[in-house]
Amino acid sequence: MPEGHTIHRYARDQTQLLAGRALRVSSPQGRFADDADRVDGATLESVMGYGKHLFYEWSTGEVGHVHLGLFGKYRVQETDRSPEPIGAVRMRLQTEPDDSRDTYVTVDLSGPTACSIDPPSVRAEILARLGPDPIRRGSKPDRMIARVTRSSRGIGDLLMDQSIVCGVGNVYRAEALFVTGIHPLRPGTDCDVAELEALWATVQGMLRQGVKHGRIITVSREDLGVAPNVRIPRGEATYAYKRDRCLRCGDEIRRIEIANRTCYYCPTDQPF
DNA sequence: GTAGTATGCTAAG
DNA sequence: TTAGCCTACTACT
Repeated sequence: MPEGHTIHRYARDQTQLLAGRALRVSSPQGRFADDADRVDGATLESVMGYGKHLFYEWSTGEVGHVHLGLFGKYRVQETDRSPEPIGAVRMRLQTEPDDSRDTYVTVDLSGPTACSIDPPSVRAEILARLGPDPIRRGSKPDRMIARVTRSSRGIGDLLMDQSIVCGVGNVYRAEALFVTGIHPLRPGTDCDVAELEALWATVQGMLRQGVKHGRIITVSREDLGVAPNVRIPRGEATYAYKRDRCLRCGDEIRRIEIANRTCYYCPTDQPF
């Protein structure tokens, strides 16, 4: 699940559900217990997404940091009673019933790579090493383009580098390069500015659509041949990613390992 | 039951 | 460059 769109979606939803309220913070699984104690009962001011990182601002002045890694997931429940944790819940955020609601809102986090309560300086350090996040309002491609055009590394490698542009993962890498018609092994120095501007706009559009839909859909309904009100099936929502054949031209999709992950591309639509 | 897979990243060698 | 880590879900036996 988690590329940048997932993180921003969580930030939006959890701000809506939890911000401005005093929360019970705990760690049913135990590994977050000491940190949880420090903010238990504090008010959550806001939840902010940046790239693949989530930051929780607490009224204590401390900042919660969550990175989902490959496996991290949230489960949100609204229930009459406090629910039993399902699976290995590292962090639980829970409202108390009050005048405006008579139910518990419970947000359970399992499987994250990072989950901690830190001074604000830790967030500053993390943000300092991230490239621009196309989902965020006012973000600009300048820094990304400058880095890419100076690098001999392949664009498929550069796109996964969170210090160059953040929030892009393996699915959006494949899909954005497909839509812009760029071969993933093309060196950054061989990409021109107009192409990279188009790539930025594509990535930005895809990620923002992802936030809106709550899932990755990069294909147009026309290309897929699906009516407007029909749900796009799982495995059908991409042009090249995890496909055997290119949705556009039918050519065989190639798979190569780039930056530790399988990169999918169409040799016909993405010439070197 | 068991194996295999996954949209990530870091630290060790 | 590789191993390791974090967990849930699916497709098989």
